[in-house]
Amino acid sequence: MAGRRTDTRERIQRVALDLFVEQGYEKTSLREIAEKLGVTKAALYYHFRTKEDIVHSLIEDIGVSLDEIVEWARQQDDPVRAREEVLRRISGLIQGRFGPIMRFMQDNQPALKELHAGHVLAKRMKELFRFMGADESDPVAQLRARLALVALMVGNNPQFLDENPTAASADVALRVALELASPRPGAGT
Amino acid sequence: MAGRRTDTRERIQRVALDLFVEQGYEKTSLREIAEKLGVTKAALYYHFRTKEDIVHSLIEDIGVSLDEIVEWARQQDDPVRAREEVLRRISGLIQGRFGPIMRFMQDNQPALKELHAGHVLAKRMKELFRFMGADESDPVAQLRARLALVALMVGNNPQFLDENPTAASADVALRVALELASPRPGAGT
DNA sequence: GTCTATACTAAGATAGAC
DNA sequence: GTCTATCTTAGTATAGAC
Repeated sequence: MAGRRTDTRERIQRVALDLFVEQGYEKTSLREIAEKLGVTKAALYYHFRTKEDIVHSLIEDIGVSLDEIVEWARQQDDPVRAREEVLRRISGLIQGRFGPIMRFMQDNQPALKELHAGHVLAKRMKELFRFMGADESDPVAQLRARLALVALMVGNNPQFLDENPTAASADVALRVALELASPRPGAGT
Repeated sequence: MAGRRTDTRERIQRVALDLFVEQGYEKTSLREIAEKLGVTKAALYYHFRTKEDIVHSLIEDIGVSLDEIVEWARQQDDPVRAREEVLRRISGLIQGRFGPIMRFMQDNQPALKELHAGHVLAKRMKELFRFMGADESDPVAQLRARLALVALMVGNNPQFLDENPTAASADVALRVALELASPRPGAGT
């Protein structure tokens, strides 16, 4: 944000995100991050006030993006098309630079819940889930619509796949998601 | 297992599981568990050798159940029916006494991965996911089949719902799961 | 079977030198 | 901007009395 610059701040963010994704937020100590960077803990504290601050800087941008999507979705009046477009946009975020962060969010909610920034983010996600099912009165259809969003996350998480996520797996996930979100041709209610 | 009996051991398990589900494994300290029980930390150590041991005792039974399901599934030769039955059985576990434990597992994999018992459990789950998609050559159909399993977990997790999980939401989840796992009538490949 | 007291470790964080 | 040194707090775990 300011003027100085030696890219250390960004290196910290990169290394921290790697470790957070790999072994979880709580299991990752500042000592570990510092060692991997070849600096001391104190150096980290020059760039970030707290450990929480590092996370905050990591999820800041995606928070804004999600917010925009939620806002946009609210203003649409064709719910089916809106849902589809939401899925496409979220998929775009995942395939863009936010894939690892999304995985981090998904795997570490207990930790994130305790952090202010994480709490806000969780609320956004909850709004998104609510939006996805909002126009369905049938509970089955509602869960199906919400599951569409989950599909995108599953397609981005090696825990559920045979291999690491790729552009291909993200694409497959989007297909499944759109299918789930679209109205059933011959279904009940 | 032995003879003495003052049910303290079971009370520890109950309180620990409550706190683990509520605030996560890492965030829950032994001091906290002890306080809520009205005993001291040392008392916990009489009943369990370590914190990890408490978790181990909690997930022991469900590990056996999952193992049985995986074994059974392997021996079937009608893949469609086998998948359906797997879903029904998992749903049964969730609706039975394992609901909270399942949620705990789902929310705390980064922590569980580090524990031996959790690591074993994660492998079982991975085998289940692989089994669900094993007979599908089309990647889309494969992800759909795996998502069936996820649907059951989503139906058991308030994070994705409007309210706390109930028998009704579990039933809805099972419907959606079975639908996802059954072959498409008019689909490609 | 449970408690008091305490050891040990590692975490996050700060002060002040360079 | 990074270091050394240190503080504080909290965690898991143990020894030994009751």
